Amino acid sequence: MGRGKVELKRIENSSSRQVTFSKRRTGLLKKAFELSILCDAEVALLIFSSTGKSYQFASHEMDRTIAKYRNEVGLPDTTNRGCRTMEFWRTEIHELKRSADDLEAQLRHLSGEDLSKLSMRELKQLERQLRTGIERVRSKKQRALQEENNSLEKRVKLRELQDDDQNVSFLSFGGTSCS
Amino acid sequence: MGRGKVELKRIENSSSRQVTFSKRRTGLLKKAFELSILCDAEVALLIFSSTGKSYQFASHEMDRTIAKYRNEVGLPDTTNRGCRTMEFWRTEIHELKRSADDLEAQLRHLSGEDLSKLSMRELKQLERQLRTGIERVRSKKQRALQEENNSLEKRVKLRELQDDDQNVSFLSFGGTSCS
DNA sequence: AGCTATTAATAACA
DNA sequence: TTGTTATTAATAGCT
Repeated sequence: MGRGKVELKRIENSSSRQVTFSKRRTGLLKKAFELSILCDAEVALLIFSSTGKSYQFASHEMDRTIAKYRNEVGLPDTTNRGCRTMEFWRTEIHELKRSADDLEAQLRHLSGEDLSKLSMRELKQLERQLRTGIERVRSKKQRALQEENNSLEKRVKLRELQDDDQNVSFLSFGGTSCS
Repeated sequence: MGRGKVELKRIENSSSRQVTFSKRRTGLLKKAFELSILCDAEVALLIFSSTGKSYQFASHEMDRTIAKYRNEVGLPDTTNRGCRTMEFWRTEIHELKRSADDLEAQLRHLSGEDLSKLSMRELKQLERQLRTGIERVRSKKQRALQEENNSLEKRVKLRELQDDDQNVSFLSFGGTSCS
């Protein structure tokens, strides 16, 4: 329901994905609420964005609904696997966060944000990078357009040939039937 | 969305309520699924009909999602207490890695690399983004240059004033000293 | 954040 | 319950 159909797969563009998440999350929560009211059902809904933010709806006490679920499914077994040291995880996470922060800063710079701390040299470098990027994107667009054109042209020519054939058969058929 | 609007209140007619429950439940589960796929979100949905029948959807391990919820809300998890922290960290790391990958992909795209899998729409969006970025960088450069100019100008004027002063003192000093 | 063109969901009915 | 269709609701793509 929108300007076009949507394939059921992860939306690659990050900002589109976020916008869609926001809109659909709202819709889903609303529908969960409506179901609980209209049909007198007990509904619990937990949503975590890919960035970890949490949203939820519960028509009744969340814990009660979860408890009901556990009761339905049966309690999960506690299979203890080898746990690494806490220090290992802590380090791992710290490093990941640091590199993520770095990447985010780069992204912001490329989007023209947070430029205040950059030197003139860095600004010039950034502009060069952006120019290169935009040139590549434009050339890619151009090529894609060209390809699309070519395949369209082929299809049109094919269609013309088919039409010619049909005309021929139609004429000969008409000639014999309308005697 | 049907032959008429519907008031948001419990449907009194039992069989209508049943039918509506069945249809809307299906719809809700579908949308929960779609949200999880399209937006790479973690979604858990528990539904109990008024007669007690249970339905559910979980994009990930249901218990993990519930554990995440409990962690958010600040309540201790009642299920396998020992392994939860490790599971929590594992999730955390997985998410961080994924978001780092995502950021790297975005960076490559902004640099005009790895464009082959992008649709025309995505290319256009990318170009817009780059244009915005480059405009901002340029305007920042402009401003920086301007500021530099201004401060330079000030310094020059100050220097001129000082020179005048010095000239005056020099003259008067010279007048007395070079006798 | 809004705005439409479109698609998707679904209320009423069979 | 399942299917059909007239309508309403949700939302995709843009700006």
